[in-house]
Amino acid sequence: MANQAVSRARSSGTADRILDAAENLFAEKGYSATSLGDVADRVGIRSPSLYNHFKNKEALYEAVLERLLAEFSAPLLKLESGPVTNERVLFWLETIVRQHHANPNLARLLQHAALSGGPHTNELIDRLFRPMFEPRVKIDGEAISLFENTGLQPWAVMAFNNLVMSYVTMAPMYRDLLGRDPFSEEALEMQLSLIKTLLRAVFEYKGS
Amino acid sequence: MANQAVSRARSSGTADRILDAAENLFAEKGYSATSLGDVADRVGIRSPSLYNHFKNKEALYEAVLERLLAEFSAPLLKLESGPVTNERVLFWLETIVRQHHANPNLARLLQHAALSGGPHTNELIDRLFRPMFEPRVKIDGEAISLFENTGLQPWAVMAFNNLVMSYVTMAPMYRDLLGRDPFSEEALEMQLSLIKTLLRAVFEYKGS
DNA sequence: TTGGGAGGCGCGATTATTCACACTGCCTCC
DNA sequence: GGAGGCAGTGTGAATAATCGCGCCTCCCAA
Repeated sequence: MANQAVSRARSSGTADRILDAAENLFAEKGYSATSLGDVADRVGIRSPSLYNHFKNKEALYEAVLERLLAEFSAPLLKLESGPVTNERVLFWLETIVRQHHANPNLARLLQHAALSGGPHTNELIDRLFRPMFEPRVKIDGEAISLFENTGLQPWAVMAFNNLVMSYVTMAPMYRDLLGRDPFSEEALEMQLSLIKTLLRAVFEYKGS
Repeated sequence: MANQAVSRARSSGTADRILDAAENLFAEKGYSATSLGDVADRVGIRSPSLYNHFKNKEALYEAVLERLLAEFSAPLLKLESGPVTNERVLFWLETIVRQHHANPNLARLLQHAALSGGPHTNELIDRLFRPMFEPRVKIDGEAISLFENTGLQPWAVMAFNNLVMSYVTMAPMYRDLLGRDPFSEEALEMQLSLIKTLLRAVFEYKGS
């Protein structure tokens, strides 16, 4: 599977280069199947040198997660900062789709975690998804959960997250079958168009 | 992640018990992270004894795939045996959803393959999905691809496969968040209802 | 009696991790 | 300004655990 590797232009410090390599490898192979030797090879150093920057394999994994979580938490915070209208949910969804296209590694890591577990899986899930389902205190003091007043059921929220993330985790598989690159610009627009159509269908779906 | 393990009532021969254990482990951890020691432990034998039944790890993996492919190929063959109308596609989709609920292992294995590769990945993809996209020769000799005359674009076919399979691969993650068992009977009905609604939306979507 | 299927033993490779050591740049003190 | 210390970063070697897998032995049922 030729999964695209994300190449960041971040600061060129060794620690960051290790994080980049580890992120791509963890996302591709999962936690336990990723060897520190592989990570070190990609950085161009020997594996004991990794220990100058991270306490151990698990700490490296944590650091990778932390960086990704920070990157991907922004859009939801932005959505939460205002009224949750249909249009703003639509905009939020589009932002997320673009974000996962730009860096598929969070989706891949999360999929590995959902399948096999691994360190800090529960924490990862909580920090990513709890805010979407948890009742929050609004300005008027009334506790509501996000999306509730758009008519979206938690089921649908889940389904759309799956749709967005599985595009990233499964699409490479369809490369040959579809005859085009799932990470191309046209493919992105196609997916956005399809997802928006579906979302509008769900806005009118009152469940069960 | 407490992924449900499929327990089959198949013939109680050692080879079958090995296949059952291996299927669950490969589905959970993926090919390389699954150790033959784990498989043997579940069967209740020592790992060298596995070699009395399978040539090596890869052959065991092949056998697991083969059994799953046989199990999951049936519905599509049935759909192909008649005219591809909207109603029959709907029925086919429902069958597939129920099938993945009953045994989530194929979806999980496929997801691992899509993420990390592994032996025979291309063959696996081909045998599962090629029939859906490949032009076939119909009775009147005209070459059409399945679904073409329902207005479904390959994109949508892909999206729905993702939706069905990612429910199985990701749902365990939502167990706490949703507050109910994603593999319960009610959850299955809920997912079917949502998916059918979406499919009807797609039937009217002509894509851009 | 025979042979399929189980276990014991162990080789060679890989893994995460530790350790002793070398080099580099920088600060400080004589 | 040179000497010395020190923190940071790299290396190769070594260790203990685990892995896939081959070899050989033993047992039990047909």
